[in-house]
Amino acid sequence: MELAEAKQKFIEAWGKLGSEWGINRTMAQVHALLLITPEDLTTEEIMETLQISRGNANMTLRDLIGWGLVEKRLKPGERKEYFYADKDTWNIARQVAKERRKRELDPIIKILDELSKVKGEKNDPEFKTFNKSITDINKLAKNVDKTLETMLKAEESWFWGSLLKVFK
Amino acid sequence: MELAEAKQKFIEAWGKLGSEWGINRTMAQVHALLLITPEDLTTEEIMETLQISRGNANMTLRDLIGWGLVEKRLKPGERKEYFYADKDTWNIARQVAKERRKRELDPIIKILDELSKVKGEKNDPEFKTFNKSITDINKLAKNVDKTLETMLKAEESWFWGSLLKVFK
DNA sequence: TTAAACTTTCAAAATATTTTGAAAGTTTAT
DNA sequence: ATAAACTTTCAAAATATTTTGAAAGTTTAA
Repeated sequence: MELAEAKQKFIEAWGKLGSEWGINRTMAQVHALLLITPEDLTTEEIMETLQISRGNANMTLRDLIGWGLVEKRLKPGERKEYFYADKDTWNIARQVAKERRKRELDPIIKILDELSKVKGEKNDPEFKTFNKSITDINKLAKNVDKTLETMLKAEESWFWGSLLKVFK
Repeated sequence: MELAEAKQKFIEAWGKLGSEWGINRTMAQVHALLLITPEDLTTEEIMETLQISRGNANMTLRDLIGWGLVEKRLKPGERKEYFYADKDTWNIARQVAKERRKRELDPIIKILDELSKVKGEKNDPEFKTFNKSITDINKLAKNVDKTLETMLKAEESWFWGSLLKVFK
C-alpha cells in the first residue's frame, strides 16, 4: 500500500470510529489528519485535504482545541494561524478520558447520587428493583471514575505495566 | 422525590448518556425502563410508557436482544411476548464491552495492523510521523483489547479489587 | 380453513445533526 | 483612515438518523 493511500484509509477509519463513539466524524478526521502530519497545517490546507468548507474547518478546529487535542500556533511575521496536534498517544487518551469524564461521567454520577436518595416502601418490588439498579450502576460508575482518576495522573508505562501484570 | 419522578429522570438521563456514547437514545431508554422494572413487559406496555410507536419498540427490542441485554420471555398459555432485562450491572458492563469490542475495536485493530505494514523511506518525515502515530495507536488499542479480554473473563469483585488495589 | 392475536417490515415522514458559504468581524500594515 | 489578510458567525441547506404506522407476515386455536 502506498503512503498516500494509507493516510486516506487511516483518516477514514478514524472518522468512522469516532462517529461510533459519539464524536463528530469530521472532527475525528481533522484530528487524524493532524496526527499523521509532521508539520503544522493551516485552515486552508485542512479544507483542501479533507474537502470541507471554511466554516466547518473553523468550528471543528475550535472544538478540537476545546478538547485539548490541538493547539493553535503562530509563526513570526505571518498572519495565518497554524494548527498542530500532540502526537503522544497516551496524552491523547488521557485528554479524551479527562474531557469525557468531566462532560459525561461526572453529571451522570451527580444524578445517580440524587436518585440513590429516593425513599420508598422496603417491600415494594417496584422500589426494590429501582433502588438496586440505581445503586449498582452508581457503584460501577464510581469505580470507573476512580480508575480514570488514576489513569489521568499516571505514566503510561506504569499504568499498563500494573494493569497487565495483575491481569496476566 | 417521588419514585415515579425518579424513574422518569433515570430513563431520561440514561437515554442522554447513551446518545453521547453512540447508542440510540430510544434504545438506551427502553433498556433503562426494563432495568428498573421488576416484571417482564410487553411491547404494548413499553410503547405506552415511553410513548413510542410499535415499529420503533419492535426494532429497539430486537437490537437490545442482539446486544445480549434483553431476553424474550414467553408465558405458558399466552401469545404475547414479554421482555426482561438482566439487572446485574457487571453482566451489563461486560456485555456492552464484549459487543463494542467485537463491533468496533477488533475492526480498527485489523486496519491498524494493515497500516503498520506500510513501508516507506526511513528519513521521510511524512512517513516517520505516520508510522509512529499508527504504531502507537495500535499498541494502545491492543492494551485496551487485552484488558477487556481479562474483564470479560473476570468476576466483578476480583476485577475491581485488583484494579483498585494497584491504583490506590 | 379461517380468523384472531400477535410480530415484523420498510417506505415515507419527522427530527436531529452536520455542513455550507457569504457576510460580518478582527487584526495588522501602510 | 483604508485596505488587505485573515477568522468567526450563523441562517439556511444538505445530510444522516430515527421514528412512524399501516400493510404484510406469522402463529395459534377452533
